[in-house]
This record gives sequence, structure tokens and C-alpha cells, in this order.
Amino acid sequence: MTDHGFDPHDHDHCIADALSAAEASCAQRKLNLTPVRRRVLEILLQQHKALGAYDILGQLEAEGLGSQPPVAYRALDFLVSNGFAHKIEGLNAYIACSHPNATHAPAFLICRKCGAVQETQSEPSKGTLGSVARAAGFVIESTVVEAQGLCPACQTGAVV
Amino acid sequence: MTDHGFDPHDHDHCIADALSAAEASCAQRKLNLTPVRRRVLEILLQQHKALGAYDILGQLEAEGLGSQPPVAYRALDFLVSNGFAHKIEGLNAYIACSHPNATHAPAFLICRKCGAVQETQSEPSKGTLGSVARAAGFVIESTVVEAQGLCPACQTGAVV
DNA sequence: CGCCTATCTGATATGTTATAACATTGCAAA
DNA sequence: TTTGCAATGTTATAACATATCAGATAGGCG
Repeated sequence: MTDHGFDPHDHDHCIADALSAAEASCAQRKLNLTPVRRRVLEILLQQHKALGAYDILGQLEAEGLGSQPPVAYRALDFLVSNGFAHKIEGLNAYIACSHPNATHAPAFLICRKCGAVQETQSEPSKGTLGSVARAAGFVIESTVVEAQGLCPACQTGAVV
Repeated sequence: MTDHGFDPHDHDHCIADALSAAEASCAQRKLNLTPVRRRVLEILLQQHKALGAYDILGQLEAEGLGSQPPVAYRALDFLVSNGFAHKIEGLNAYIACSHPNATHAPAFLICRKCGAVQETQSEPSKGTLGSVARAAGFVIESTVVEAQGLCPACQTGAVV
């Protein structure tokens, strides 16, 4: 699996891969991928887009898996804490991780028109930010790197 | 004025400078720095920290400048749109701009302990993100770059 | 087996952040 | 003077997130 948020691809395969990878990872790390957690990951994997917690909750509710906000937030918390999903701060929304297992300093390209998101890796310690931090004596613990713009498909004519 | 979010400095001077710079800039660009807008900028300038919209609203209310959310959000919107302030997405909070006039691709170092924020400039087109975007055919319009961690003053012993 | 403990889930309520929608004011140009 | 426009006022609600406490379930261990 490579970066392909904006490209057509075999998405079912993509989902199945990610799910089994998550299962394996949980087994190995003695994490409990409960039905709700697993289902939330699956919902997130359905698309290369970010979903709001209440979108997810809506789906869970329709399936009888819980109807109150904490149900969704707990599952998201588990997935984010353990690297299976990320929060997109600029959207207050969540997305499945495209690089499980990778050491995590994710960065995102977010299309403002169609909402597609492509995940990539950033290198916090390199680049301007790292230098400034070092110069200031600031210790970076985590980073938020998100770019908004237009994906290839949405650039044709579309200024809106 | 240079980067100095984490250093002691003549803060009154810092505020006065920024305010008059904003006034000049508004005059030149035919922007209307109304009392509410000016006051919100002033409130933000009081500290090198990010403030929530409702913190600001509380102050406005105490001063008789408005009491409903849109009052604060409109003023913040004006300030952010015109480059006098920034939103810190990771905190859902707002901060005065430290580099008015500069072409804006701001980046932030945010201390998770004391809340101090230092603004610097990022270079979106350079670095990993830029390359990935170019390779994917993605057009970047704006970026969110924020690092969370510990400022020099908060590193002593403090793991919490 | 039976109990303890940790973890997860259920449920209610509430807190926090942000915007929609519509009405009004005040000033300035036509 | 009327028309237009930018800014405000006002009400209500949407959207996002967490605190808290009670109940269920599963493994470890006597």
C-alpha cells in the first residue's frame, strides 16, 4: 500500500489489508480490538476522507452499536492513541491511518473541494520548524502538519 | 520585534508596537479597525498565548462590548482573514500574529505546560510536504503547521 | 471454583466551540 | 431621500467533546 488518497485503486483490498494489519498489530501488542473499535476503524477505512465523530456515531447507531457520543469518542481515542487513526485538527475530524507501523509524524494533504485526504510523513526535526525549535530550546513532542488545497481531480476549472 | 514567545521582554512595548502597526496597515489597506476588532486584537496581544473565543467574549462582555458569540467570532474572523491573528487548530484558540506584514505561512511552537506560543515561518513548498504535494499534483493553498512540546522554561523536571 | 481487578460499555448530563438566520443601525454615495 | 453597504445586535442551534457514575465481562490467582 502506498500513498494514493487521490488515485483510484482497489479499495476493498485496501480496507481488508488495513483491517487485518490492525488485527495483527493488536494481537501482538495485546490491545483489545473490540467490536465497536473494529467497526469504527472499518467505517473510517471506507473512504480516504475524514469523518466527524458524529458521522461515525450515526453509523454506529444505525447498526445498534451505541448511540451516545462517548461510544464514538472512546473508540476514536483508542484508534488514535494506538496509531490506527489520526485526527485532522483543521477539520475536527478523523481518518484511518495509511501508514500503520510507521513511526508517526503524519502530515496531510486535504482537498477543500472533495474532502479527499492523503496522508504522508513529515520530518519534524528537519526543516525550518526543527531548526527554530532547536534554536529556541523547545522540545517538540508531536506535530500537526496539514495542507489545504485542491487535489488533481478538483483543479479542473473549479475555483470554488 | 523578533521571535520571542518564550523569552521575557518589554511586553507593553510589544503590544503598543503591534497595535500601531495594525492601525497603519488597516489605514493603508482601507480596512476598518472598529472598536471591537481593535479591542480583540489588544486582548490577544496581552499575552504570547492562545485564547479561546469564549475567553475573549468574556472580556468583551465585562467591558460592555458585546455578549453574544458572533461578536467575538466576527472580530476574530476579521483579524485572521487580514493577517493580524491566527487560529491555532490544535487548541481551537486564537493568537495575535507576531509577524504582521510578512507573507503568511505561519508555524507555531506550543508549550503544552504553560501554553506559551512562539510563531515562526514555515516554507510549505520546500520540505517533504511540498515534494509530496508536487508529486501528487496537489495544489497547496494554505498550511497548518504546529508543534506541541515543552518550552525551555517548562523542561526543568516537569514531565507533567 | 470464586473472588479481585482491570477494562470496556451504557447512560445521563453537561461543557465547549462555532455558525445560521434574521433584524437593525449608521453612514455615505447616488 | 432612498438606496446600498458594512458592521452590529440578537436569538437560536449546530457541531464537537468530556465528566461521571453505574453495570457488564473477562483474566489472573488464591
